Amino acid sequence: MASVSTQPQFRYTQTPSKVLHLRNLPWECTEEELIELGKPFGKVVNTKCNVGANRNQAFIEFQDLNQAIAMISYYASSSDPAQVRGKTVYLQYSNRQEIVNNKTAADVAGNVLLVTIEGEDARLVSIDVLHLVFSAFGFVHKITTFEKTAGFQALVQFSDAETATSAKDALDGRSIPRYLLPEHLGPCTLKITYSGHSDLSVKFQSHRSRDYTNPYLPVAQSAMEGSGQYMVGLDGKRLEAESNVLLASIENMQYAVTLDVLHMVFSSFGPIQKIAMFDKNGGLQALIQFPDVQTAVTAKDALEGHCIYDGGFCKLHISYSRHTDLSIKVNNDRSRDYTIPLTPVVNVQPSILGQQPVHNPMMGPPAQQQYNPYPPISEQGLMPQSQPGWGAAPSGPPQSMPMQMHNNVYMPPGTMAPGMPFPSHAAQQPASAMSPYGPGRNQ
DNA sequence: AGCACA
Repeated sequence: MASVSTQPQFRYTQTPSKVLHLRNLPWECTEEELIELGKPFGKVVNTKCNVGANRNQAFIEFQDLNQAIAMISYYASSSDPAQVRGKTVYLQYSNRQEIVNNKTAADVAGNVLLVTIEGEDARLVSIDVLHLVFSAFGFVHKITTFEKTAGFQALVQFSDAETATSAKDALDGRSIPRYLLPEHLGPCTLKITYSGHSDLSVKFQSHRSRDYTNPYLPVAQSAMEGSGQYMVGLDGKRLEAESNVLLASIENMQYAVTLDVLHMVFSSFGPIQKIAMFDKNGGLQALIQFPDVQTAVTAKDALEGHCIYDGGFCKLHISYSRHTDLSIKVNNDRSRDYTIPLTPVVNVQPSILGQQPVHNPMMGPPAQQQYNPYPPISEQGLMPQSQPGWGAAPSGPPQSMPMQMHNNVYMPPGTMAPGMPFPSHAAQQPASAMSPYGPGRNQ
């Protein structure tokens, strides 16, 4: 007899198994809900949820084969489909005969969570924001962050598994509230499992790790280097994928750095399409979009580590953004789309740019630019005619910048970062802390 | 919406 095994895997032709494969499950689906679903048909002896790349599949195993058959045949002829919380669940016999429960660390409730931050801008999420988000559920002892193939991840340590579980249940699959992120970051979604760790080892307070139980822990050099997200270099970590969009952060910003200043500096290397500035950890950052990658590479190589102003002021740190095209919603003093013809009077006068041949790093070999090679923008050179927006910036008195990020670093547990809208007592109210995350499920 | 493994 001819084999029928070449037929597609229609559920009716599959060989029965007491293990059923479920798909299209909602994110929040729990083992309990799977048991509820199967209970009418028999005894569920084992389950496995959060299976698959999207973790929206599961298996349930019945005690007896005919119980599984009962469930399949019921829903095969039922007019209303199997549902979990109103979401239709698709069932079929599994191609395995039993659930192998490799109870991994991710399945065992513990006090440390493994958090994967997903999204284009995931790695721009600061450890402070993570701290804030998770502090809503209880005292966060320690956080470490790292990059793996899975992306940008963090380990978040709570006192106990119960607290960790409440945070996991509330945050898994949700996005970090936009108001906690710089406005130009895309959505950042949290995927959370348990970690096998019970106590993280944090040797330094740094951009990648914090121990909130020990505010006197030494501070890593890398944490002193400004407000960077560019955890490049000092940590030996390189997350550089070349892009036509540069992320510039400005260290030691004693003078105001305006959109026009940035445009002036970066346009030495080619036409600038868009600039978006935003505050990050009390410092200033900007995304600068060139038409092509090569121009951006040139600008980055020439400008990285150099100061806009003499005396070590406004030192630029530049990395590649993961953006390729910035979305500028409005032209103002923080963001501008130079590709729109009707931009209100931007000082992109070519004549001015053309007047600074000496200042164009492209003109000289970067090789010999070892020591602060980026020509400081002199007051004279930068202030031709009347230029709106420039005002008193370069020549004015150094402003005391609210570089409070470091205070933040040493802040005792439970304290609130200045300007953060999250209530510090939210720890007692996990329910209210959930609201900002909204429905956030199913896409 | 189509089969798991830290």
